[in-house]
Amino acid sequence: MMSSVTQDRPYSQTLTRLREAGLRPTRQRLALGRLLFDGGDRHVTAEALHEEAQAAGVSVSLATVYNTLHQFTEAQLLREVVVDSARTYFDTNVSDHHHFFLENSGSLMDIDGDKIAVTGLPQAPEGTDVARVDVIVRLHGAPRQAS
Amino acid sequence: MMSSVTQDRPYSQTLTRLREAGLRPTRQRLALGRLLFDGGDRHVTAEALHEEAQAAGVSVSLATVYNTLHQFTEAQLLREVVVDSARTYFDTNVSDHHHFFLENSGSLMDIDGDKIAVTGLPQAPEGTDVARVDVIVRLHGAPRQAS
DNA sequence: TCAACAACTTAGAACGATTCTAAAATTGAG
DNA sequence: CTCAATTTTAGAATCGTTCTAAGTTGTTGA
Ligand SMILES: [Mn+2]
Ligand SMILES: [Mn+2]
Ligand SMILES: [Zn+2]
Ligand SMILES: [Zn+2]
Repeated sequence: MMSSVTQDRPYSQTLTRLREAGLRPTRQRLALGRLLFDGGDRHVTAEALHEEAQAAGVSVSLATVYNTLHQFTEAQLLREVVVDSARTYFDTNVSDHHHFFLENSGSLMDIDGDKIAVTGLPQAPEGTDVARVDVIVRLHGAPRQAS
Repeated sequence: MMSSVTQDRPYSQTLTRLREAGLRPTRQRLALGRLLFDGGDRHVTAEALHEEAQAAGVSVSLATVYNTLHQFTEAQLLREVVVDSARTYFDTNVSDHHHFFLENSGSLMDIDGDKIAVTGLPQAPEGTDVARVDVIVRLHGAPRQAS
């Protein structure tokens, strides 16, 4: 059955992605790639990914985590999400989409790009191109409802 | 004529705003308030406002610029705009609106809140409130057009 | 008017995220 | 294997921002 290709070889998939991006499949990049891309879409900070790697027994420096996240971003395997001026989030979902941002916990949730429509946008100023439209829905924890 | 009230006394207006916010009208706050609120809407960084104050001959420390920007924000005289993880922008336009962000120059331009509509937003997750919806239109300088 | 106290300002240290440096380790070609 | 190019890394450096603690200023009420 075809599941052996789509599910059973995440390692090989990361290997392939790195090769296609022209990045040498080093131990560090393979490990970080697997943490990032095996399983569903993720939003991580460098610090969080570093801790996760440590916890998984992967020895990798914070500098390498930063280098790798930037290289993956250049290679379009990741994109950056700017929601908080204190930290940079990297997103494994590189398709067109938007975000809920829970300001309390600092967590991000995807909103499908084709669920949302932004209408009435004025024309971009003379001499500029629209590179991207970001919609960020900032959420606060709701007060506990009176039951 | 009534223009004497609405136009000729920006100093007094800032004075009044500070009083209403419960902030002592110190030399520094008055000067920064006038730089910020006299004239149209503005988007400033702490560093930029500090330089502007120096250039205007106002002696004020960077710490005070930061303190003042945060106090004005708490008092709803300003709001923060998150577009760049490297710096914090403060916005004198506190009405509901969105932004063009010119990534090349780091400059912001307002988009009226009632020009834009965001439709199809999924319901906020259980237990959360929508605090704000931000639309950021990221712009790049366009290639020089072939003439 | 002015003492007294709270509020405010400030220099400089501290902080935290990120980037840089330059030396050691690893990778892949041949 | 050998060797050059690439990658990793510890630790220093950077940069925006916040903190600390000491001096200054604004307000108030006798
Ligand atoms: Mn970056
Ligand atoms: Mn802040
Ligand atoms: Zn996302
Ligand atoms: Zn604005």
